[in-house]
Amino acid sequence: MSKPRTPEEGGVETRRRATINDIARLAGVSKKTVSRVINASPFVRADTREKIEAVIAELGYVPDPQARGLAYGRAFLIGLVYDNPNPQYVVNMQLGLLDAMKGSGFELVVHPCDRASPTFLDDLRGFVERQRLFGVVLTPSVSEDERAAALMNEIGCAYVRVASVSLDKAEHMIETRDRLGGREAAAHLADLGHTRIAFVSGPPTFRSSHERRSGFEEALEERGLHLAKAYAVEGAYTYESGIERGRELLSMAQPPTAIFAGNDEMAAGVLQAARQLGRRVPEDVSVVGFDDFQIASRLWPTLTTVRTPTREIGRLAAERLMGRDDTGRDPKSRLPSLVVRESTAAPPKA
Amino acid sequence: MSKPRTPEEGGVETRRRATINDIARLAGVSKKTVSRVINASPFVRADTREKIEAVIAELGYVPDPQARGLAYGRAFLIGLVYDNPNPQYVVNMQLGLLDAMKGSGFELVVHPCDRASPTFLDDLRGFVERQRLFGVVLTPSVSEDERAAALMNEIGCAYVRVASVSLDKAEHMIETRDRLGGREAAAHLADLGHTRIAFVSGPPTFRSSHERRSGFEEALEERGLHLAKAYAVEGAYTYESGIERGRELLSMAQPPTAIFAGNDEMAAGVLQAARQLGRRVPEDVSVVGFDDFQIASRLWPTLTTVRTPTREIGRLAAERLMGRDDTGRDPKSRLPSLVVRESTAAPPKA
DNA sequence: CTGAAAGCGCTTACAG
DNA sequence: CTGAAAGCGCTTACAG
Repeated sequence: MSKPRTPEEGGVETRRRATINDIARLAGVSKKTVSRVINASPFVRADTREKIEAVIAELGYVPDPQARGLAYGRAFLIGLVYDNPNPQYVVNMQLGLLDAMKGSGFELVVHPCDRASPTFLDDLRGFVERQRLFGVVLTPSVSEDERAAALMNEIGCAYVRVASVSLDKAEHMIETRDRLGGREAAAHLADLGHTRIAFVSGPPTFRSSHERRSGFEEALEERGLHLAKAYAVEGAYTYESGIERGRELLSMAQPPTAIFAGNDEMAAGVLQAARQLGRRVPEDVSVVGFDDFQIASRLWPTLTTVRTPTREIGRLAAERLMGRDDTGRDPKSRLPSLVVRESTAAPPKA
Repeated sequence: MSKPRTPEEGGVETRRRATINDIARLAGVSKKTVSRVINASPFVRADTREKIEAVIAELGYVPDPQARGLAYGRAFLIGLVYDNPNPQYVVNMQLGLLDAMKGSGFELVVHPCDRASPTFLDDLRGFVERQRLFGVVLTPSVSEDERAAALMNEIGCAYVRVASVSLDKAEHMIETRDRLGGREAAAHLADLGHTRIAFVSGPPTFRSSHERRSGFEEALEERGLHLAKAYAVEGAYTYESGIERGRELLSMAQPPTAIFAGNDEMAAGVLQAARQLGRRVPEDVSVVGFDDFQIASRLWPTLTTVRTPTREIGRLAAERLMGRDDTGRDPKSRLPSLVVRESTAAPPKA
């Protein structure tokens, strides 16, 4: 353990960190006025403000978040609550949140959790209350848990829910609109000429499973196509379930010529199943995924998939929490979009 | 934004959170004595302690980390500083740190960074100083940057460096001993009967590149084998570099019958190169990776690789920082170990 | 638009 | 072993 060095033994850089009192004294004002400047209060005369800002810049003063938090009754910390098992999702979300928090004085604390745990809600409450978090970002599938949202309301903690569809007041929601991604997948496969099209859904406990499917089905119908009952099967968003369902679909008497998997993991499983059954992708069967995580471009063939802009979504979520305006941003950047790679082609000639 | 509810409008659960003063009053002692109990000071009579602990338990009192931090001069936050681009590594490390921090009152704040950025050191200093972090965990490759360690020493912040080999005083080091993993890979390939064995290293700027290689080479030599100059090539720990180097190695007049890639990403690239050149794995060529990240079991064939116990390493790092004893734990659990899957077999009959 | 007072909930010396 | 005082660096009412 590194022993903090005392001023006496210190190196060159031992000058005590400036406090609000130093700034007030040097600027010839009260600390309350300095506080107003820090907190961007409009009730400060322009010249007073400038003088104070000059001193702040000169001393490189940064208010102590610890002290600020204590007086303010709330820490300058934003919590990320997640249970998504995909590391790529988690890291992208963190990066997006940090993008927005950069230079804001806020810091990001992380809280992985398990909704199935009996202590799930108590742990969450402890996390938020103990640190008096400024706010939390809930991501799927925790974001879809009404108990978690109710808890945030009960303890008066600001929160934003990231989910595929609206589940709460607009101010609490960032919608990823997975339905649109499902539509894009359908359009792509229909355009290629497929008619025998299958869908492997995620588990029914995830909203995204439904959204991705209904967007897909809806867009097929609009093109005069139909998702046959036998071709709509239920997976679990896992690689293994992709193998299983893929094997079943491809072993049918009349197998589909295209399979839309609810996420990349399952798509990877479907590719594996095709390989095991000696089917070529995309010559015999086309495969589309959802997410565009790293695996998509590592697979063979590389995977056509629907990209979800997770980092951008994270940025929006943090801005919302910090009360920053998040309008005026290109709304397209936060929508799912199709990435065409090698795993899709026209259906085989019958 | 959720408006914090005031006591007046509150629900059932609005009782004010207990403070140290409440505990002191109810236990009939001074708050200083309560403070001693909170901080596990030995200078409290057993019966006094018990009485106080009873009151604490009854009110569900949790000391405010914010206030504690302000008085203590240091926040109860541990920072994770990383630049490893692999999400699986980052998430596993976070989980390990949190395993150890659970129930400790500490919280984890994350700081991704870029060593090549001109503001790298200033950003890091800002991160640590602004929040007065209790301590930080540095992971590769930041952990190998002497400037970062020097900065921590200068500002008196406790730190632990996770690296493949010792680079600092023992108290600051958690060694992952990648060299041993290299040895295991060599032993496995030698046992299978390979003699024409190649190695694709990571970039020379990573210590792990050297450690993995020298362990590998050393164990080969011990078995009377030799890593030929032409078979030792330099990659960049990326999928693309794995494809390139794999293609080159397999296009040689006398290609190797086994390739040890410095990490799973590059191994995935080597598999891809083999496929492109029409070589079967493992019939024509065996491939071994390093890390055992998720991709290893998703590849086809599934990848024989060296598992690194990242989560366990994270746990150790956090315990070290919090001043907890980390001996008495099975030391084997923190060592790299070989996982044999489908990508390795005996060399083809000449 | 600005300030003096009180307080946020703890801990660190300093006494005893 | 225990406590009264002072202070950590800010902000919230409350005045003016």
